[in-house]
Amino acid sequence: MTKATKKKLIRHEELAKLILNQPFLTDGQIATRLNVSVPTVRLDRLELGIKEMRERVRQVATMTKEKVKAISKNDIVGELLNLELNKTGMALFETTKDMTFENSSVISGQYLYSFAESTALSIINADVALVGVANIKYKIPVLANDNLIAKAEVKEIRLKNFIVWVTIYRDEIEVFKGKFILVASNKGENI
Amino acid sequence: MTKATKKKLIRHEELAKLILNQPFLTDGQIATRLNVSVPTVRLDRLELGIKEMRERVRQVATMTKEKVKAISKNDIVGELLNLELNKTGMALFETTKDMTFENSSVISGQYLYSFAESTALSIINADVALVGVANIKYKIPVLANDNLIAKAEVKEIRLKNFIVWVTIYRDEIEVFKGKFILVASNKGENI
DNA sequence: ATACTAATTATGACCTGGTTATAAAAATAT
DNA sequence: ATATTTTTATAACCAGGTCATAATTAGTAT
Repeated sequence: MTKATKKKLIRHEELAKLILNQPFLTDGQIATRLNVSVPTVRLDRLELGIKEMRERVRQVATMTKEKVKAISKNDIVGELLNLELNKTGMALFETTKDMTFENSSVISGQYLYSFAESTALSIINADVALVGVANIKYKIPVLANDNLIAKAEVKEIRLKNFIVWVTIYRDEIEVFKGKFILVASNKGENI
Repeated sequence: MTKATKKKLIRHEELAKLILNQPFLTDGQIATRLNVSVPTVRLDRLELGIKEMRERVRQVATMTKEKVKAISKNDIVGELLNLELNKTGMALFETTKDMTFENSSVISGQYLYSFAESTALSIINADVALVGVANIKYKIPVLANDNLIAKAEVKEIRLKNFIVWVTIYRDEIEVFKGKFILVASNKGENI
């Protein structure tokens, strides 16, 4: 590989990183930061398939708009597998860096709890209200980008009363276990 | 008020609503939707202080970017009041419609849990890990726009072990109660 | 040193989605 | 019928691009 080509490749990397961190820079701003001319930046963008600034702004605007909805809905049951209504169910969930404590890669407990709770609720078809939880154990810290599987099992049904156990696994290893007490409820009815 | 002015005011309202729902429309698109010329749309925007489309896209992009961070950080301890380290603490939190179950105004349990958990963690200064939770009771359904107060109290300290009780109130009424078991942990150390 | 090649820079025509200013046309009020 | 708004039209200009076509510079091989 020639020296010039190497220089170009390095610049391409810098360009990609720069735009990843600051997506809203114009070609002019990029040019001064990389100490090259504007046409060079355009050529580089073309070669790397990077869209113009206005398009990038647009993308961020529409993407994060959806993301806000998704996150605030806390749609934590990724995929429901193998559902046997009122008996058992399984769900998948992948952790992300957003869910970690600051300065650490350990996932905050609330995400595991939320995953377990929503899995527990989803195997009961009826309108149910959550009235109690007991015996939650966080056995092993979960990290970002872990793939989790929740297994929920209905242990008891008594009239309007459901006892559901949920266990969360990472690679066959138990990382969380909790018991949820649900009560069938007509909409709006107080418990 | 003249007839023309009334027509204009109505159009202004329509314009404002249109842009609120679809912020990325160009003046041309707006013009056809409102059945007026492009210059009229520009004048209207000027009078209403509405920025051009590209600026609006930019705003949404930067705003929601921050919002995603805020939400995903799950900054659920709104305000910490009255903190006595390792003894007691109080926190405020207001529920929003985003947190309700579908087709209902009842807040999903995970938000109460998260509020309680983060309050429990914040009154312990040290690096702590959550290892267990017990006896959670959801006593009364919480609705959107309720103002909640969490009171956390350390009940026991044993070497590296903390037992924290958290009660959440809405208007002096208990709506949630839970016991958290925390363990002091050096960063990254397994439990 | 010379010629060759790849990379960089320059240049100009054109595009979208605007701003700003000015004037003409249409509608409305008196 | 005249005066006043409101709406349109028009033209000059701007940012931040695309696209195509050179000219220049740098690096390499001989």
